[in-house]
Amino acid sequence: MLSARQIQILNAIVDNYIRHAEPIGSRTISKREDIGYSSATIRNEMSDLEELGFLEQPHTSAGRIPSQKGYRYYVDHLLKPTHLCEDEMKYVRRLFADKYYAFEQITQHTAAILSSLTNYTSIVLGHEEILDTKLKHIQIVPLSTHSAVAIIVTNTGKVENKTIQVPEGIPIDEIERLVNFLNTKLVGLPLLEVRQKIQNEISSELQRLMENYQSALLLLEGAFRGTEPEEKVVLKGTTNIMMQPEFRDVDKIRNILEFLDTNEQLMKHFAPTSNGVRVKIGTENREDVINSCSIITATYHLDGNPVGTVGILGPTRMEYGKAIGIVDFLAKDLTRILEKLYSGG
Amino acid sequence: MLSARQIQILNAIVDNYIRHAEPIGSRTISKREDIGYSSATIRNEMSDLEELGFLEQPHTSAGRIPSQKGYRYYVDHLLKPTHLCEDEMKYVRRLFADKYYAFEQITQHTAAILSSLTNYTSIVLGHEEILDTKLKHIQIVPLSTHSAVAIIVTNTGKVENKTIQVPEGIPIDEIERLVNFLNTKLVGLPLLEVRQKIQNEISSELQRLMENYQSALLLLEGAFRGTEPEEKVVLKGTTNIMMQPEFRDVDKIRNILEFLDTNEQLMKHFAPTSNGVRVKIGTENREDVINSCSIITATYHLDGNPVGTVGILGPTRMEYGKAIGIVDFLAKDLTRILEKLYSGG
DNA sequence: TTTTAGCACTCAACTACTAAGAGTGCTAAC
DNA sequence: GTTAGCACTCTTAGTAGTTGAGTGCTAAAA
Repeated sequence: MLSARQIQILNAIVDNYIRHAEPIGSRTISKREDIGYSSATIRNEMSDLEELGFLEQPHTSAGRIPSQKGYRYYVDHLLKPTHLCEDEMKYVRRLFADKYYAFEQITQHTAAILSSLTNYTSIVLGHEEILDTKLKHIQIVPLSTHSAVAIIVTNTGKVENKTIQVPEGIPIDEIERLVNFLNTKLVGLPLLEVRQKIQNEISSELQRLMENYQSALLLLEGAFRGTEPEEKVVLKGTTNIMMQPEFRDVDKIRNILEFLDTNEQLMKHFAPTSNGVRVKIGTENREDVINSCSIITATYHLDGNPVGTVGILGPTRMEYGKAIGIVDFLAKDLTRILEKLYSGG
Repeated sequence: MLSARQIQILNAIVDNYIRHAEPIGSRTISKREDIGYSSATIRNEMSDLEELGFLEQPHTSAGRIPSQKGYRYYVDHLLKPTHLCEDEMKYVRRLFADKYYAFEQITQHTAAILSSLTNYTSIVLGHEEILDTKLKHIQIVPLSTHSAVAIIVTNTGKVENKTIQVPEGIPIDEIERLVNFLNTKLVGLPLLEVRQKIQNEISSELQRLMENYQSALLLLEGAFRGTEPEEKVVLKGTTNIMMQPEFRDVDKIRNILEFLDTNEQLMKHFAPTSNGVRVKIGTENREDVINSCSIITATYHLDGNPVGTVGILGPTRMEYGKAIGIVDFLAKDLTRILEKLYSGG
């Protein structure tokens, strides 16, 4: 539907605006060596492109800037994703080489890399899909007569710990017996199942095993409460947004940072859904505070199942080509690392 | 050295400026009902106070604002620390009542309370003084043939965990034996000593106990590396600073937020030193980025020993009275809670 | 039919100037 | 010692005028 020339011009405008953050006039475009038309011709095409909704004008005597639809077209049809250069690849690989990290450290590192390579705010979600997380070990360590730490280790290397209150009438050696019993019964099961078993089977078996099984059950409930699949959010480079000329406004920045602080909000935008890289531009994010931002996400996997999301948040005027390349690469690399560390483990 | 009237005027100016963030003129002061002098008299006194270095003038035809020396005098001599009102006390107490939290959660909560009560940025340092942290339990859980999770629990309820690489040639049941051996030998000792013992005694005993004790030692070193007393920094309300009229500048804000992101920097300013509340105003902080900020800190304790610091960072134009009251209260309350939970434990 | 040169028009951004207002410092009178 | 009065300073807000980038339209050229 767009003519070849229109596409060429749209591409030039988006490119230019992404680089310089300023409206582009017809003369600027006509002067580019890859375009052999006069400013008047460009002007006509620009007028058409605006009518079609791909461009907009801040005011009459200004140049044009891409509209959201313009960015969308650019991302869908014109973009050539940039691959990481040698140095960048090395930089990423070096950070993960030779070392065995816990899941959380990996996400931390990934977020740091992502924001330093892109200069946008990076977000990594450790969405530990409970179906694939199996109990590896459980431990209850008494601290004093009335408090203890419950520790739950999963096959993904995640360690959950919780300080819990010890109900009256459970002596310390009873706890040890309880823990041994649990480890023989529950290790290897998915966490979801573990919680169910405690409610049913374990409950009755416990009755035979221990005197005050009521209290013991209370203890266990405390230990597992709040271990429901909690998604850890890692944010890095939040100050990067302030470098963008379109965010030189304190209130805009405050709104965005406050938005980033409320994890629940972020979840929605970063839920792992489909494969590949997703790009959400402006109001596609359905959130007023970030309607002049774009979000690029990709899902990473373990044993073929989605585990979490990596992504970046930047202005709609984003270097999409480079950003998509980097997010894609990191999601894949993260999958590779997880497979290596935890697959089948 | 300052006359009663000068003190009265200085007090009025600092008070006023803290409230309204605008230079105060002689007429404004003379109109206050507690001051019975004409603007001309005030003017003379203000001129003297400026000469003495307590006030400064943004420009000739503006009013006066307190200088750093002025704030210092105000804090040292004029201030009446505000006590928390009933509602605030209840708010704090309710959050900590009836629940047993792990050390980290407590610091998180404290920071949240601090920033919401003061509307400044709050910082809580979990300075776990190693001398008082004793090993409560150690556990190594194998994840796969070549990776494992090492878990160290201390008497303060802190759980450190680390994913480590398992050297070649250590079968799983050997690890179990190793852990049991360590628990009998090391539990109850201060962490510092634990690390020394592994280097010396344990090393030789291990030699008798296990075949490839070399590898086992490697494993242990991996587990304890990086468990050196690491101070966790909890920050809340970082966006509060943007509400202050003197920080409506994106670059200033970026600098401050970047400063807050580098934990190492913060440590210096929050090292627990003396007792009581400390107030550092402007350049007293010896750090360019925050030379228009003040920091108020107080140290909290366990068994009489300093454990960490709570504090806030705000503009030099800070509500010192209220802020000092709140920081003081929270440091004391935190001490109270820690004693209750972990003392002697 | 497509492209381009030319021209009138628009509008933000910058500059220069003015007026208003808040506040000071000094002097002289109380 | 205190205060009224006044000239002076300096910021802020507002108003014109100017500039320049950019457009839209028309008519001529290709």
